[in-house]
Amino acid sequence: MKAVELEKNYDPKSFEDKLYENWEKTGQFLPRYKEGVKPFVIVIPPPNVTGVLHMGHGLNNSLQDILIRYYRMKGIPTLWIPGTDHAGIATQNVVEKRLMKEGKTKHDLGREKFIERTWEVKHEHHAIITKQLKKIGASVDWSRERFTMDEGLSQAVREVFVTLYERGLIYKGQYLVNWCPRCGTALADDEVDHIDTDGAMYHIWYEFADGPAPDGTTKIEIATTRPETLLGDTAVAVHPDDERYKAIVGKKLKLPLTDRVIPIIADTYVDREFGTGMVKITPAHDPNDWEVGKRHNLEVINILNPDGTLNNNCPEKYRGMTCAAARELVNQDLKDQGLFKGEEKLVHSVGHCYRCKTVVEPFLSYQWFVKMRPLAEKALDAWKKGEIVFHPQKWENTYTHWLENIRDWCISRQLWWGHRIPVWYCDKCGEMIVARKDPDKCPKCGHDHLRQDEDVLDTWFSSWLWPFSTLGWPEKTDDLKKYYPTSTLVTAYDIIFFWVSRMIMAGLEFTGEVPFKDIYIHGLVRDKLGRKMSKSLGNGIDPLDIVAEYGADAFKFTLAFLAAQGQDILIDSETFKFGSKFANKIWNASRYILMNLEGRNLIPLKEISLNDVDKWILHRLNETVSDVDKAVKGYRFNDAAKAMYEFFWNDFCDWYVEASKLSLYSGDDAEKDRAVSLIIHVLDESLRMLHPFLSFITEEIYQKLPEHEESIVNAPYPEYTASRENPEIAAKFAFLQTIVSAVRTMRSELTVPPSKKVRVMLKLEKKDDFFKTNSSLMALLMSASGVELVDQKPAESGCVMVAGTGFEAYVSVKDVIDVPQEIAKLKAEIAKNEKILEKSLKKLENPQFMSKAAPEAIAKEQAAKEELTTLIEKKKTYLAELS
RNA sequence: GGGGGAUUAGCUCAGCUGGGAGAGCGCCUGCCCUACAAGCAGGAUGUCGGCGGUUCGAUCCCGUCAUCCCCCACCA
Repeated sequence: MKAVELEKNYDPKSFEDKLYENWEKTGQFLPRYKEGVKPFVIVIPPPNVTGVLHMGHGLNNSLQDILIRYYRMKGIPTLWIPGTDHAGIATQNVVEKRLMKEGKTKHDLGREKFIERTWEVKHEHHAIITKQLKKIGASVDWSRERFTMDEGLSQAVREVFVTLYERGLIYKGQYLVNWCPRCGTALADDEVDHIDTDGAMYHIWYEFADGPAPDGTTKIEIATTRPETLLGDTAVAVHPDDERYKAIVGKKLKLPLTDRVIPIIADTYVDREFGTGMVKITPAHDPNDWEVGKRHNLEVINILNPDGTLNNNCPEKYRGMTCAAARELVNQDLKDQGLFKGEEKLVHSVGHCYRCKTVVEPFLSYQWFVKMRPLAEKALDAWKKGEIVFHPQKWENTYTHWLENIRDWCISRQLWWGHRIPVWYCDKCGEMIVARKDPDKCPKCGHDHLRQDEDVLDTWFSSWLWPFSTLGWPEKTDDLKKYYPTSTLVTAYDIIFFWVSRMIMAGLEFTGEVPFKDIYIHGLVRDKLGRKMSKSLGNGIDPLDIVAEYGADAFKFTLAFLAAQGQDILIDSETFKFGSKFANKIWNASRYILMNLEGRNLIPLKEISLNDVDKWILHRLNETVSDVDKAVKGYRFNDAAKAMYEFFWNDFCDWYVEASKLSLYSGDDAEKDRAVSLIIHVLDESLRMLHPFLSFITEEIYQKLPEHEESIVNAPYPEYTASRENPEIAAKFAFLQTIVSAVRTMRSELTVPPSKKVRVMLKLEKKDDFFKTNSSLMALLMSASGVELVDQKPAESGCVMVAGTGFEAYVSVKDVIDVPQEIAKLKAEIAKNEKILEKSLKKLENPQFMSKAAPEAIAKEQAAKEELTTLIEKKKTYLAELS
C-alpha cells in the first residue's frame, strides 16, 4: 500500500467549498426515510431577510448542524429544513432607508413598486444568507427550502386567519395600540422596548370651572411627564376613598390652554400615595386612562396624526407640531398663564419601537386581534402533560408566566411588506368578507367593487406556523405525514415569547399536536465585554470572516465547546484559534498515520491481535463515544466537545500515537502491518465521532482512508461496545502514565534534555508482567535507553529516585545530579505529603467521621493514609542515603 | 415591584446528583525528537464574592449581604 500524502499545512480553504458542493450534489443531506423509524427533524429558525447572518445565527445553526449530523450518522432519517423570514417591519425599514437616500418616500413609488423593491432586498440578502449557511457547513436540505411569503406558506397564513375568524378567535376592534410614528404602524406589546430615558415631571395647575372647592381652594395640582397630552384630557381622577378629595368629586375643571371643561371623577385606578393623588385622564393616549375612560364613559379625544404630530383636535397653534415641540410650547404657555407650578428631572422608562427605536405613542385605532386566552390554555396543558420539554428547564417559568398573563395579540400592521389581511369590504353595502380565496363580488349585494383591507399581518403571524407550513400544511402532504411533528427546536431565549410559545399554540390549534418536543434554548453571543453584538456598537463579528481566517470547523467546534447550558457566550475573533488549533492537531495526527501506510498490508480489524496499549485506547474511545452520546442527548454540547477534545488530543495523540512509534519505527514488518491497521481503524472511528463537530476536516481525511464509504456524512456513528470495556487495562495504563510522568518531571527539573537517553530501574511494590511487557514502551515515552525491572534499590551511585504510590524509579543521571538541590526538593515533597497525611489521620481519628461517613469515603481515606505513609517512608529513606 | 442568572488561576470560562478544584489563552523552564513550534515535555498561580447555617465533611445544599447582568410588569 502507498502512503497517502496530506499537505504539510492544514488549509481549510483548500477543501471546504469543494466538499460542501459535493455533499449537495450527491444528496447527502436528503432524508433517507425508513418506514417505522421515527425521523429526527429540525426546522431552522428562519433568519430575517433584512440582514445577513451574525454570530448568534452562527451559534444557532452550528448547534442544529451538530444534532442533525449526529442523528443522521446514527442511521435515523434526518431532515433539516432551511428557510427565511420576510420580517415585515424590519425589511420595509431597510427599503425605506434606501429610498430616503434617493430622496424618495414609499408613497412616491406606490404600493406595487415598493413591494417590488422589497423583493429585490429579499433576494440580495437571501443570496448572502444561503452562502453563509453553506460556508459554515449547515447540512440542510436545500430542496425543501421555504420563505414565509412563499405561495404555500401564504396559503397557510390565509387558512389560519380565516379559521381563527370562524372560530371567533380573531376580531377587529378599536383599541389603544402601541404606535410607531416613524414606521406608521401598530406594534404588538412585545415589540415595544422600554428604555430608561431622561425626562421631567411637570406640575400644572387646573382651575375649577364651577367655583372654589368647599375648603376655598380654586385650583388643583396635577403632575404629568407628558404635558402636551393635556390637550386630550377628558377628566381628572381621584381615588374614591381618598378623604382629601371626596368633596370635590363631580366638580368641573377648566382644562388649560383649551376652552374645554372636564369633570373630576373617582376611580380606584388612582394611587393615593403617588404625587398629589390626582391624575389627568387622557383616554386616547394612555392605556390605563383608556380603561378608566371606558368605565366612566368619557369622551375620547385623539390629538395625534399617524405621523406623531398634533392634529386638528388641538387648538390651532399646536397643530402639526411634533410632541416634543408641542411640549415646549405647552409648558411656555402654561407659564405665561401662571398655571405652571414647576418641574423636576427624572428618569423614567419610555416605550420605543423595537425596530427603529422611535418613541412609541399609545394611539387609538382599529386593529385586528387574536384572542389568545383559549390558545394559551392549550399550550399550558401541553406543557403540564410533558409534551414539551425545555432544555435547560429554567425557561419553563418564562414560558408559563407569559402564557398565564397573556394578552390579545394585535396582528395588523400598517405596512406594505407582508401578508395582506384576507378581508374585503364592499363599497356598496359595506359588507365585510373574510375569505380563503379572493372574492370577486359581494356575497350580500353582488356588487363587484370590493376593497381589500389595506393592512398586512404581523410577521409572527406567518412564523408561528413555520413547523408545519414548511412541510406543506394545509395540504395533507407526504412530508407532513412523515416529518411532523418535528423533534427539536433550537433557539435563543430572546424569542421565547415572540415565537416559541406561539408556535406551540398554533401547532396545537391547527394540527392538534405540539410542533416539537424538545426546546433547546442556547445563550446569546456577546463580545468580550458582555455586550450584545450589534451594528450600532460595531462589535459584531461576521461568521464569514471567521470561516475565512480559521475555517468552518474551527468556527463550529469553538462555539460548541463554549456552549455551556444556559450561558451566554463571550467571544472575539481570537477565540476561534482554539478550534483552529484542534483542527490542526487532527490534521497532523492523520498526516502521520497516513504517511505510515507506505509499504503496509492492512489486516482486517477482527484479525488484529491487540496489545495492551491498543486495548487501552479502544477502552478510552469507547468511553468517549458513550460520554458524547449522553452529552448530545442532553444538549450538553460543551461536554461532548470537551470529551472528544480530551480523547483525541490527550489520549490518542499524546500517548497512543507516541506509543505507535515503537511499532511503526521498528524493523518488524508484521508488527508494522498490525499497528498501522489498528491505528487507521482508531483514526477512522475518531473521525466519524468528530464529524458532527468538525465536519469538513473529518470528511477530507476520511476520503483518504484506505477504506471508506461514499461520504462520512452518512457513515455510521461509532457505537458504544461493551466488549471494549477494559477497566483493568485502563487502570494499569493509568499507573504506567503516572510512572512515565514522574520520570519526565524529574528529568525536566534536572534539565536532562530528551536527547540524553538515561537508564531507568523500576521497583514495583506489586510485581506485574504488564510492566515487563511494556518496558520498551515506557522507555520510549521517558526517552530512556531502557527500563529495567528490579527488586531492590540498585547499588550503583548517581541514581535519582523518584517515588510514587506503588513504585520507585531510579534514574541514572550521574553527571547531572545536584545533591543539595535534590535534598531540598525531597524535603519539600515530604513536607507536602506529611501535611496531607495529617489531614487524613485527623479524619480517621474523628469518631463522627468514622460513624457517619459513607463506607466508601472511609475506605478511600484509609487507603490514602497507607499510601502516603509508605511514600513518605520511601522518601525519607532516600533522603537519609543522599545526606 | 416580580422572576432569573452571574461572582472559581492574570484573562475567558468548565466543574452532572456535596469527599483535597480543572481547560484554553497568557506566564516560566527545557526541547526544531523524521505528524504537528498553531508543536512536545515539565512548572507556577486560586481565603472557589463576604458572613452565617445544615453536615463527620461545603466551590457544590439553605439563609443573608454585596457587586454585576438579563427578563417581565409598572412608573399620572
